[in-house]
Amino acid sequence: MYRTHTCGELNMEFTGKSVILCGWVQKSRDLGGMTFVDLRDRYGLTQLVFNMETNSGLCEKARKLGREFVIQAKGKVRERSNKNLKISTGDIEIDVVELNILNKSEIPPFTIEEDTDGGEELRMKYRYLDLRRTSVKNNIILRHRFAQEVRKYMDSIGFVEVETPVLIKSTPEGARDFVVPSRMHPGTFYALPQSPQTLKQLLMVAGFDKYFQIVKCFRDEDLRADRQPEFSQIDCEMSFVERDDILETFEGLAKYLFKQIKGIEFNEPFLRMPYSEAMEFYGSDKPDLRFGMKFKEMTSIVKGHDFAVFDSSEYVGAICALGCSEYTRKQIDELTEFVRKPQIGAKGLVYLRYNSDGTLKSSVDKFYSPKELEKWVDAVDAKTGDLILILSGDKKKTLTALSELRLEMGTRLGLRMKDRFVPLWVVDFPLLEWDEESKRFYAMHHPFTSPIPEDLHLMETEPGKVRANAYDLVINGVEIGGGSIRIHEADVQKLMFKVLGFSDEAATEQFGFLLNAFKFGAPPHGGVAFGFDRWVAMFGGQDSIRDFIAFPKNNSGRDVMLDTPSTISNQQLLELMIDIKKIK
RNA sequence: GGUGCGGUAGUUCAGUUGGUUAGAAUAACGGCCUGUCACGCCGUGGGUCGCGGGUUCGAGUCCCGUCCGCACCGCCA
Repeated sequence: MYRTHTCGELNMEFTGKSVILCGWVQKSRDLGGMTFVDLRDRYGLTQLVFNMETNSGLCEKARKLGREFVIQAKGKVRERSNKNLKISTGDIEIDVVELNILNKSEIPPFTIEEDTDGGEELRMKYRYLDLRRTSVKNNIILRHRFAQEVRKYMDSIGFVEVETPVLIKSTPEGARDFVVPSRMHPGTFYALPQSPQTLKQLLMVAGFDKYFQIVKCFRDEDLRADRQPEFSQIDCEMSFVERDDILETFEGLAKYLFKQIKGIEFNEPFLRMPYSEAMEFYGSDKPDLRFGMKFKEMTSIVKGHDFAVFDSSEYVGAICALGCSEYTRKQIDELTEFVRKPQIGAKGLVYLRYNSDGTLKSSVDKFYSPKELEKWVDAVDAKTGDLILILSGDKKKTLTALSELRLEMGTRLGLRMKDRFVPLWVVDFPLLEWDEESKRFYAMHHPFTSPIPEDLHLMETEPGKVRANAYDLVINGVEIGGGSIRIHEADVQKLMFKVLGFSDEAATEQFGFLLNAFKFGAPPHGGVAFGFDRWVAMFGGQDSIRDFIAFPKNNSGRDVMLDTPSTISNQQLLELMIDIKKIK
């Protein structure tokens, strides 16, 4: 028997007991007469003691242990004379009588401690060592627990988990596909699923009226801290449901997860907000509602006072930063610089201080009398001590910039607490999005999203105005998931393809399998997919999903540990009939 | 495809206006030490300053190119 206990479970109750522990040497402290060794495994840390007086041979052996050696220690649990309150096993130690080195270790390239000295790249290259660190290990365990709870809840409400294939068909809409060449059919390719969208709809046709799956998805697009080329979704679909059935079902899941994993109970239903409102008042389809700072449109109030910047603007919008009237020149300059960054793209920032003595001071005093400025104060409902920040210009761009400024102010004012969660359903998304470059409409969600019935009549006349029966779950400004009621009637689907500029032939070529299936009694259905990695990362209190994935890719899509993507042999290329030189 | 920041000891970083032998901390190694838990003290070794080119009497430092990393924009139905 290798071990009787783990390094995390022993306490005062075990004193006097003989135990065998296995693990890695975290650190040893050689005091001359005695040596302490911290032994680590997945469960915790236990101190081993070796004493020169009682067993000099064994103590000499312990002195020679290096970091990360794998050892087995037999000994007796005893109470420490000096206790360590920082660890759960800090009351006891093991008086070792036998020590076996199971494997040596080279000196690790970075210290395997909570505050590691290792940089990102090094940690990724030696990810198996990084995973020994408590924080990363706990993230992976959190992910496991999260998955278990999802399965438990979904099973309890009658959902069936079905695995869908990973080698499927490439589709032109949406993200770029990862493709896999077929050896048996040279010149043809499988694609990895961007999501099992069409397959889960086929499962609805098949009669699996409540389906879910925790599933890997693949998108060949550039990465971000919260975006990996392969990631996991909690993919769900239901039949015989309307939008509210879906929202209620998955609000149930969300509440269950909040309770089980974060210990937070939501007694009220989640907020719901139409897309149009989210854009108008927060400049984003995923507003962070942990704080207010709603936009106030100022266009009509500020125009006509010879201030050319505002007079020539399509839209002028303001936010009110509570208690910021004391912001220094330097702080306001920083904000101006912030909104002028190319990623944000505002030309400048107008401010109005509502000083605590009731006076007003703005950057445009030249153009506006105090009386005029008071109208601004009233418009945004500012109180003394507040700071009003105003951006102007093209409407769409200004709303986006104002959204960034709002988030920045929220961060500066400490209003975006990691331990507070405000979930929100954003509903009534537009069905279509006009693309200037290709001069055509694209489905904002995907081409199987159904329009809201009362907007159906606009499909051919004003497609841009049609709202989709689609919804996103947003928590703290992060898009956690989204879905829609799907089209299940052949004529609506035909209309959709027509608006998207798909010929009948192209539609059949790309989606024939689905359209065909819909001929055989497709039930009304809809669903949702949640970003599993993002949700776990949010519960883990972090923005980056990388430390919640055991073996993630780096910024440029490489796995630096496996050193891939990499070339393949000529033999493999030959079998696949791929000539790399031809293309360039 | 673009923007910003970065690349110096095993690791994390400092390195002034271009100027003597490139430093600190930590890790490693050796010695001392019987209650440590960031143990302490003494000592030792450790450098392709990412790579290539240029300017200069002289380049870690300035210029050009390039590679790599991180964050972001585009992109991500």
